[in-house]
Amino acid sequence: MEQNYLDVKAKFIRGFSDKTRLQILECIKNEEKTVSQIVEELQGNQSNISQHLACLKGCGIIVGRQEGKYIYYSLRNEKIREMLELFDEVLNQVQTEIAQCDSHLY
Amino acid sequence: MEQNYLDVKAKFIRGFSDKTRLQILECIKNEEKTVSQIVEELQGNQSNISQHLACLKGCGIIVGRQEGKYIYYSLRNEKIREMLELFDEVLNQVQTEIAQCDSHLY
DNA sequence: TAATCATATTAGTGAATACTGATATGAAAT
DNA sequence: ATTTCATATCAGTATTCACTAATATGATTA
Repeated sequence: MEQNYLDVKAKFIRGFSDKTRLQILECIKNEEKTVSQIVEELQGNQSNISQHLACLKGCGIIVGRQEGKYIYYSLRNEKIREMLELFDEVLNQVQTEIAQCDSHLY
Repeated sequence: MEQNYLDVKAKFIRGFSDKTRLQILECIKNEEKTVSQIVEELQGNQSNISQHLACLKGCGIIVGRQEGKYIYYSLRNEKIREMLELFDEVLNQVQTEIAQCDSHLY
């Protein structure tokens, strides 16, 4: 396993590891949206959202398509959607396991 | 989508988003290992590795099992292994797409 | 019981990252 | 051509995070 590959992989995954970015991804999960739509839906700061979009784009997680003065962002591909779903699945399973484990303490 | 859930989800994913932690996960992917085995294989600092193990454990990604003075760490379950594999799969696909896209510039 | 070994925790530091407000770019409308 | 609108970028600050060295805990061995 190359040292460098793990750096790239870590950076890629870090794209998903922030609340605001997860909100953005949820927001555009099913349909492309413009920056202003996203800003409004998340009640966020334009600059902040824009920077997170740049991050997600840089990680290869989303793509942007310009149409006039608007830029529409969407998930890069189906695999990304699968990832998002697997996150939920795995997290739920883990939380269930932990909950069961906790209950043994009583 | 609850605000709080996204925080938990982000924290969970952040567990995977560091090179050292990815190295640890690779290291114990196929068999449980003790802390000292991991430290040696990664040529790492004991304190540092220990803190990363605590992080991974706190995220619910790995579990530890004590046997005498040793603690054996392993992936929590099969789903986690699946996640690791999906990361590679998706990242490779993204990189391929980006490479193809770049080639259009010439 | 004392010494040793494996692991965890703490404190301190530096680097990376998220956020905000202000400004810049570039496209569309007037 | 000027103004307006959508988005990006920049500069500064605060927070989070990874790392190291030192110390603590807790189990085993002598």
